[in-house]
Amino acid sequence: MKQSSLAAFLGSKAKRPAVAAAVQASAPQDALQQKAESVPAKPSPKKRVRKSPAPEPAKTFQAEAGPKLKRLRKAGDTVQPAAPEGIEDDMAAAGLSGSRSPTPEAAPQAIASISSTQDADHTEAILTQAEDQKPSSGAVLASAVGTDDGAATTPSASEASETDEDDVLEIGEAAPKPKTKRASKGSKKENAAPKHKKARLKQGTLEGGQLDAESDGDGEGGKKKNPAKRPVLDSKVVGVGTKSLAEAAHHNTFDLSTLGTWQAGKPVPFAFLADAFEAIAQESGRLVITRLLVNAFRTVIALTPQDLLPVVYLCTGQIAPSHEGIELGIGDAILIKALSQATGKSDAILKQQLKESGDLGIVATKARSTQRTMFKMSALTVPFVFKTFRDIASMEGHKSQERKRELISKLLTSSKDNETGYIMRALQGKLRIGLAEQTVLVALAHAVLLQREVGNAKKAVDAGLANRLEEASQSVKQAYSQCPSYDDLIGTLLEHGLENLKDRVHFRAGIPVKPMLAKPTTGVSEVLNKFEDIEFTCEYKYDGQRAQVHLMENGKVSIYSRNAENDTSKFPDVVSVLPQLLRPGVTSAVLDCEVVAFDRGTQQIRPFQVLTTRARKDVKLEDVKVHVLLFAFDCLFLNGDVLVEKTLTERRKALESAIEPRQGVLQVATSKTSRDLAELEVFLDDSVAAGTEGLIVKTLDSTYEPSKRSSHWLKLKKDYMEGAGDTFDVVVIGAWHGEGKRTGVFGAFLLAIYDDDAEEYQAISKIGTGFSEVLLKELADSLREHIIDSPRSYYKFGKPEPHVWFDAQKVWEVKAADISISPKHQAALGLVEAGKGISIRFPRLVRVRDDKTAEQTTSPEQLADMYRNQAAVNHGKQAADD
DNA sequence: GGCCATTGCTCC
DNA sequence: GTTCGGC
DNA sequence: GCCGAACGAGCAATGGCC
Repeated sequence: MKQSSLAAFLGSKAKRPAVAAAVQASAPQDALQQKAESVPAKPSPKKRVRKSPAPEPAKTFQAEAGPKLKRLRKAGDTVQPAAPEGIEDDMAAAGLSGSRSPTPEAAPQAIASISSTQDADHTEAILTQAEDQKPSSGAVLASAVGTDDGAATTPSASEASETDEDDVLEIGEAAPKPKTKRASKGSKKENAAPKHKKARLKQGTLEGGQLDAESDGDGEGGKKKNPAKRPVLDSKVVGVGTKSLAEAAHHNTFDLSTLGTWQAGKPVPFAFLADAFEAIAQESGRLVITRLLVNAFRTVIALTPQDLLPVVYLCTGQIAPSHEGIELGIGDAILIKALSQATGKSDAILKQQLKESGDLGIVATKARSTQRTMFKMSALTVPFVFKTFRDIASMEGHKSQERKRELISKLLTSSKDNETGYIMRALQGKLRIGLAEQTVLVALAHAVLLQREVGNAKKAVDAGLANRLEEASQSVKQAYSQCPSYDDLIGTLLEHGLENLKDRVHFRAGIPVKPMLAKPTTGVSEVLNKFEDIEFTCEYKYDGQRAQVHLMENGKVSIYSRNAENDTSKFPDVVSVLPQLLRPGVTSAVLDCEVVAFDRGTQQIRPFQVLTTRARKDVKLEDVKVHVLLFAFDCLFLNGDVLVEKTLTERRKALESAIEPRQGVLQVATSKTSRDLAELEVFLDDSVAAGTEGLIVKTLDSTYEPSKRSSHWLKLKKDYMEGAGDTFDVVVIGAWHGEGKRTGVFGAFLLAIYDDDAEEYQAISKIGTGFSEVLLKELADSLREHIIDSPRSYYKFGKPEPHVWFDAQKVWEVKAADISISPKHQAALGLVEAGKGISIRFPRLVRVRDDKTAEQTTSPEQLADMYRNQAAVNHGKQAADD
């Protein structure tokens, strides 16, 4: 039987005793479950005792491990499924025993019931897997927390149980916080958890080489376990730092025999992926996370390369390239219903648990762990899970929600241990384990390079390796930026490796490029600082939506949104007119544009809010009501030539040569090249007066860097500047419980203004950004005393309603980019438009104002005046009045 | 057919 | 879209 | 500086329900 220790994910050669997987799904949740069900929603002031059940943002499902885990880890000296004594009982208690090791006789039915799509091979694999190959999540724990002498480095049993039994849990504290550093606070309990964390990190160092160990040049974790000497790092390698070099040294510790938990050619067990996620969730350093993922990818490449694509998709929370428009079409509401169907627990209870735990994954894990399964289920495989996701995405029409729910429910009942939570999170499209696209691309590059160069063998790491790894990352990132499709990228990587990747996966007309983005800056002086000796130019930042227009040689036109969604059918007007605006001899082009709403009568740009009222799908030319004007500002492709690696100066020339601008239809963005501070400030004011959001400042010699929020483009908006932009004084009247890293504190607040005449508080906006973690914690505490059971009769608000209502007391100053007419919020109701209130765009907290009373907020009249003075509105209005 | 909740998309 | 925080 | 993960308003489309 294979050692299935996932310590190997970390590159450690040490074989680690694995703890039975049931550990994590069974025992700990029982405790948690109890708590969850006996505890009302937090932060209720009355419930000082036991107010916050499962507060730490559990990035991993391991966080729930309680005292039993400790015990089991001690006992778990053998590799499962030969479960050590004691575990069986726990599993039985959790209703999981039946699902652990399906017997060959019992399983086929279950498999058949799951899917008719899995072939015989898969079925067989499922069975063997389930019997003896299931890597255990416990092993992950062992790898990250426990050790041979685990007792010394893991939280003591007493500590753990103390946490468990403590009646006065502070918000956010029962479980060790996996990732972010906890808000500093001095309570006794608060101290316990960091200790745990520290211990874990320390162990991590021993395991696989933690960052600090690497950077100091010698703390190499492998000291004991990994005697392989780090290569000399002083060689002259271009473009890579010591960290990368040190990191490269880890790659010869990859051990397929430890990681490969299934037979070559068989489908990748979903459990393998879940365990990899679990391992990643416990880390916060990017290098370590990347290495974990690299090792997982290498294993897949070595054993079942055809599953690499679904593995990668599941890692990114995607199910298809965005331009293909394939979407799951499910959200929390359907997921909760599916979970309810799968577990028999009521929606209400599950919703309540979501409020408390802040994570549907945890809710699902918990719900499953106490569930008794009727059948022995076959183990899930990655291709099966992925195919089910695609099936869900393909459903539409009558009863489609019910059918989706059915599939999800089946997935959930087929999942076990840590799989459940990750299925749930994958369906939500956010794994929240500190892993996203950029990291996946790097890991992919490394994995392919290493498998090609070294294969499964261990090889001394030469000094050039770090360099080649870095080059590989760049090349893969570039390829993906220019052709954002994992289908293309991975197909090519598997077939040809990294060689000539640039020539195989590259820009193609008809496939959207990741758009180049700009960074926020706080003022003209910051711009001048950043671009001290560099030539730059400024363009108006129009308030519309990004559009990448592809004009192809065959005459076809495609339009993509900023997120690479295909928006072609939304803009039939653009599709029909644009080919006429190409200069003679132009056969193909890709233009980067901003689309704004445009009033043809008055020849004026209209506000963003007008643009959003356009129909979205299958629009017919004759049905277009809101006309648009395109401001082109870049040209990425012209007559068969890819221009992204040309300078902006050259691309602008190409743009000019490509199109024949037409007033009110297609124009080139207004720009100015100057480095005079005063002149720039005037240009900025002009831009605002013209109804735009401000300026985009660009260096002239820079290439087009897709998807990077590059410092070659800077965003200059009035509302970024200190003392400029609209601010409002508002009072807090409600709040919502936070999710994820905001579990245990409020995640968002409902703000209101006071109407003196009506003597009422009118909701103006929700707010959820601008808060430090410390402040959120303080607010959770300080607002508690203002909680009221139900909203005052003199509160006017829309839906959805907050989880918690407050007595109007606390006044905050908030900033916003714009004021909008709101169908939802009640502020200044009817003052600017009958039956409608006012809200604000991009609200964020500036500061708490202890010097103001609840009745000293911005007034409805002030708000209405501000709206009427708003440049964009005024601009349109003036025009309309002509 | 109208109303509602949900979802995904735009601002990124 | 804005912002915070870890590395 | 990069990356990820919290959170905003508000629109149209979708599907369920009456």
